[in-house]
Amino acid sequence: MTGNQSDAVDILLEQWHQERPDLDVSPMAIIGRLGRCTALLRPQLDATFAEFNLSAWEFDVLATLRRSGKPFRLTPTALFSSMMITSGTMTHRLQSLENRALIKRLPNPTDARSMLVQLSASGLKLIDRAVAAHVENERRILAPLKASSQAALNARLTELLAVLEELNQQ
Amino acid sequence: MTGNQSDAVDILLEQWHQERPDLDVSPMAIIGRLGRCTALLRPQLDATFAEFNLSAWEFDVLATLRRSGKPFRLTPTALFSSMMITSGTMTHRLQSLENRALIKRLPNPTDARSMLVQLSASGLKLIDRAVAAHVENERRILAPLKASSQAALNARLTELLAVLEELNQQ
DNA sequence: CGTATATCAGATAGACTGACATTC
DNA sequence: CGAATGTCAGTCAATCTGATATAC
Repeated sequence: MTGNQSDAVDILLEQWHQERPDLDVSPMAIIGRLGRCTALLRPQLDATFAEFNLSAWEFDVLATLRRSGKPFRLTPTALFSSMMITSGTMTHRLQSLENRALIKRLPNPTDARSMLVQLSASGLKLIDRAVAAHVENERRILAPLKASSQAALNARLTELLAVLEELNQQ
Repeated sequence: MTGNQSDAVDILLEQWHQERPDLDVSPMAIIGRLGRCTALLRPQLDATFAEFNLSAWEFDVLATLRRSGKPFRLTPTALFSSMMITSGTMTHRLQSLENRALIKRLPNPTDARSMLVQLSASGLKLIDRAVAAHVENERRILAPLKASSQAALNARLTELLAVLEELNQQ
């Protein structure tokens, strides 16, 4: 019979229950599993990025430009604001991507303080292939879950995300 | 009416749908929300750790020793193996915790190659307080979700975790 | 002898801070 | 003038790698 084994988080909960019976550690189940899922997911996703010589953050920048639509241009401020990093970090990222000729930096005609970051032709080609592989990879990872399980998981994560967005903007 | 707003991931899905109608990007919903939940969760958890002058990895090491039970002792190898980090990284972590007198390093009587890392009295006191605050913090974060939602989320994350554990050990 | 344990020095990748010039 | 934009130099915390000594 499968599906009844305890996982790493069950063991952790049991240990805490033994050691600190005064605490109700049940919230650790959700948050512990969330963290562990993310940790196990990372190398699975990175492997696909690596096939395109991309790291996760490189993929993120290129994908953000790509999904913004033609002409695949955003300001550095728009980019770093949507990614929870500082402007200095974004400058560093853009230098690296520009050195690889995946993006170009253009002057912003409507604001001389500002720049426009744009996907280069090769950057566009690369991210279009990488995104297709990435979403296929995600599909492969989730495939063992039944469609109904996936739908339920997505619905519950949507609820949790709403709670967390609320918490983090207050 | 609340609960029908689209979140950041819905917008991302919609952008991809516009730009790449050839791709079925639905797997991005689950994996995107998972990543975003984890990202928003981090500062919420770190804030509580910081109240005890701990970072997340410091909390992890101390909590792992604590929940292993009396006498709160593990070898460095046991510690780094359970945490997906290298031995050199663990050496560095332990030095830092030893400098703060939160742990001690004892010779291992049954194996002279080995060491035993043990919580100090002050380390034990600290982690016992920090764990209580941490689990309370987790409870606060999840509180807006109904008990039935939490149970469903936990059940689905358990399924996903099993899939990911399977993938990562093959 | 070959393997396991822990440590160390050095390198690395990624991020942040604070100062700055420029422009609005 | 005060605020916003992007860049830069310098720093930092955390990690890994590879070499090493010791003991199994």
